[in-house]
Amino acid sequence: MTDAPGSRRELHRCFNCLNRAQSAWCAISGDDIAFLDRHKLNRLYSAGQNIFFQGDPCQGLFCIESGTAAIKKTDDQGNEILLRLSTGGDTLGYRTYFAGGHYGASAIALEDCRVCIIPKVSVDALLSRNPALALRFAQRLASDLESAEEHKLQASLSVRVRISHLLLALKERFGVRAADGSWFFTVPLSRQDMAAMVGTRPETVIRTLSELEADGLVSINRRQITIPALDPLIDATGIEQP
Amino acid sequence: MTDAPGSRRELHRCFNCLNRAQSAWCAISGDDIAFLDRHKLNRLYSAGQNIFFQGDPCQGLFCIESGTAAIKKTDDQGNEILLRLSTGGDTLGYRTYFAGGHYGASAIALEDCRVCIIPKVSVDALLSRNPALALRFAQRLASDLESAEEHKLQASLSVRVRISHLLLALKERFGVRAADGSWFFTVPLSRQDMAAMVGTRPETVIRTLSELEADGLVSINRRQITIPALDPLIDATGIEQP
DNA sequence: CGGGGGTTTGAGTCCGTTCAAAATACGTGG
DNA sequence: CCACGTATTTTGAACGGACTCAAACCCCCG
Repeated sequence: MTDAPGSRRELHRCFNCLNRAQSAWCAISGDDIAFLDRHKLNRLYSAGQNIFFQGDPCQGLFCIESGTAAIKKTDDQGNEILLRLSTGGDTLGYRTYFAGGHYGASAIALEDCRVCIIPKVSVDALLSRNPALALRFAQRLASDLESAEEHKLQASLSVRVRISHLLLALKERFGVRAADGSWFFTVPLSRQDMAAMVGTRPETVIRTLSELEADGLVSINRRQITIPALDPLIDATGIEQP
Repeated sequence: MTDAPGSRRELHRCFNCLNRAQSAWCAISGDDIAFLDRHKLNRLYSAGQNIFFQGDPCQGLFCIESGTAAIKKTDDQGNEILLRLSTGGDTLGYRTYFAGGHYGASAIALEDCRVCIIPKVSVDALLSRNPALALRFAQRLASDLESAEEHKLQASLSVRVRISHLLLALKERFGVRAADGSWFFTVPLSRQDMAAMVGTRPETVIRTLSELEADGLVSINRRQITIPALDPLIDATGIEQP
């Protein structure tokens, strides 16, 4: 049952997981980490695969070790929105775990993703023996709710402002800062995805993006984005003059 | 320190609170209810008064005993949205309690409201000695997040659909069903408030409302609303034919 | 090299906004 | 109880941003 150091399984031990410090799990004890290790599954999802499906019953929690996933929600008329992106260290599925019922959205791997799956019963066990964990997830849920409500307020703003916001948010997650202060990143998103993130259509995303490019705020090539300077783009998210 | 039965203070004891069964507090023990009773404050807010302000630091939790309050969020450009209505039995302020920081929205009494205020430190104490309570609030937060995400999907629908949804939701909360199957209610909301709930302008609300009235789906007189039959209105929230 | 999906551009239309004015309800003081 | 002033509600007309539909373009991959 013990793995040789450096073996494949050894690499995917929660204890070694670099993401643990910033995840919701940072507070649990050594014993519980061992428990987690015994009961979790580790899976690889290739780009395009579903990690879970909207409408499925809750299977447990999903902890992303590496890769990027999109959380997408669809209604019966076929409208689709992209609620958020999840990357390494993010835990998925806890909303449904706590509220009960079925997943309200699907998780889809945008790149190859390595994911740990923690079965529902194991989460139950961890939670009952570790009250601080519930508090930790309550904080997480509260902060998700905060950004959801923040997002609602932005819905009334113009597409240009919303896309500027999006670019700055993507920069936070994927961007690298060059020596001259400019930012560069590659997004794992199609135009359709970006449209679903800001609540508009792909055509409008394109038009707005090239408009921003024409104004010199960003430079765009396929999925590669450069922001030469932050301030002008931040200004674009502010007051719009008539 | 003991109050005569029937005294004013006696009437506002948590133990007697009719809302307790359906509130987040339903699970706590008798001792803890007594604790709650000793440490809570009971206040009356008249219509128009703020219960708390967006930007204020978290003072604790607010438990509405009677009356209706609006949770409103404003950005620095002056845009205002009405996130939700809270009525008797609802607890307010727990999002901020768990996430920390400052209130992300204001709570404003739309009618006279009687409210219990539970100071932060008392909530801390209750939570630490009662792990099930944290779980209870996690469920609440998860369910709030669910409806927030559900609401996001609706943002892309037409105003007519969104207002039809709103009317049906208001019916759930305020409506009374007549013998002939029709529903009647008075909303504590101005047109401005309704506009802020569906993310549009008062003028558009009015036009849509009178459009629905012309189609015989509802009948409206100031703040009094009659829904003669539910089904046609439910249909109006569904697929729109081109 | 030849599909095929994603991307880009174009033109027309419509829904909702904006600005403005009229009508109606409401509170206040005479 | 009525007159008045103010705020809210309602109606009107014009504008504009984003959507729709459609065609052209361009990568990527077989």
